[in-house]
Amino acid sequence: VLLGPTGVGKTDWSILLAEKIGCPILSADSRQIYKGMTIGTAAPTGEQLNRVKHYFVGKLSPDEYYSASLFEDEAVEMIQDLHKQHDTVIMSGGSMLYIDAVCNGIDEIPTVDDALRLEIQELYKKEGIDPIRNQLRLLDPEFYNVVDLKNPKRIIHALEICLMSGKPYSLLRTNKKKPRPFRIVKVGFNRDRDELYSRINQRVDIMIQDGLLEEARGFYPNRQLNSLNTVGYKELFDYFDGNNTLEYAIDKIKQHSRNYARKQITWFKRDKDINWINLSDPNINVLDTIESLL
RNA sequence: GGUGCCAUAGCUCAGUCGGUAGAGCAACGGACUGAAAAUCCGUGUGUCCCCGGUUCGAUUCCUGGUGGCACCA
Repeated sequence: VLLGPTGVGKTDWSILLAEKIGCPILSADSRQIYKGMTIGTAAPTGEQLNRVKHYFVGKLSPDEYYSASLFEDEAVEMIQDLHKQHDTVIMSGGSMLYIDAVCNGIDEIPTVDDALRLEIQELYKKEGIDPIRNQLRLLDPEFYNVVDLKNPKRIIHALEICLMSGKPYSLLRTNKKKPRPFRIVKVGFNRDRDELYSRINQRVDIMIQDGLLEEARGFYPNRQLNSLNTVGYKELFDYFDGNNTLEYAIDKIKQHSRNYARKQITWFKRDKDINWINLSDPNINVLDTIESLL
């Protein structure tokens, strides 16, 4: 697994590594998985896709439902399949929960049907979080005591699961690590903060040059989709609305990308299995270092 | 050249009837188990422009600078 914050250089290095050891790449990226969001998510280019076989890039329409759990199922199956021909396969990406889902598994929880989801959404819009919180307290006091009571998504989701399954959500949360029939080696890429940030800023400027505006414009009518609640698009949608200038939108894309990178670093920091490589260090031989871990 | 206003956190600014200061944004830190590039939580980081004066004590009041803005020449 090659992981790290956005803009650190995962794509380039994963391709070099894949070419060297002759294996395909599974992308662990909750946004690059959608079709057409190529510039804004810095997805591998056509040229890069031709060099190395990639999976989970541009395979879904932006209006399709997807989740970390679906990724877990599909990716684990795919990895086992690919292992018939390859000793090693690379998973590369920055979506923390997706990587966790494949490496550790996530609990079996029923899929929430649309009607229920809408119903709770309506209740939330009309009456706020309080009635949802209260229902959760009745149905799952145990989870109520540990959940972040200020985080609507968590509370709503827990209630959805309670209603969907007829059981307390906390009963379904085992937090058990699932065994995998393959060995996992995690390599984390990082850079000095200043360098990472200036790479992110530059990359955004390049995205704009490459036509991010046109790409975003094409998605503008579908802006309400979850897949488009994404850095690089949502800021431009605001600009299209006339709420602010293009310059402001670009600054915000840079800023939100930097914030996202920081959040990724925070998440990855607590995973003690990660072998870190600082790409700012000019003396490091990246490919040899990774191969020595395999 | 003259007159007036302003100078406080990275930015925009508030404030202290004299007891060394606080908001928003940014920044930084953290949480995270089926929407995760999502969602949520926490933290003030400061020669209060400079020199001097008054004062037990000055970021605050006063003199003089410096810089910015406005108006008048």
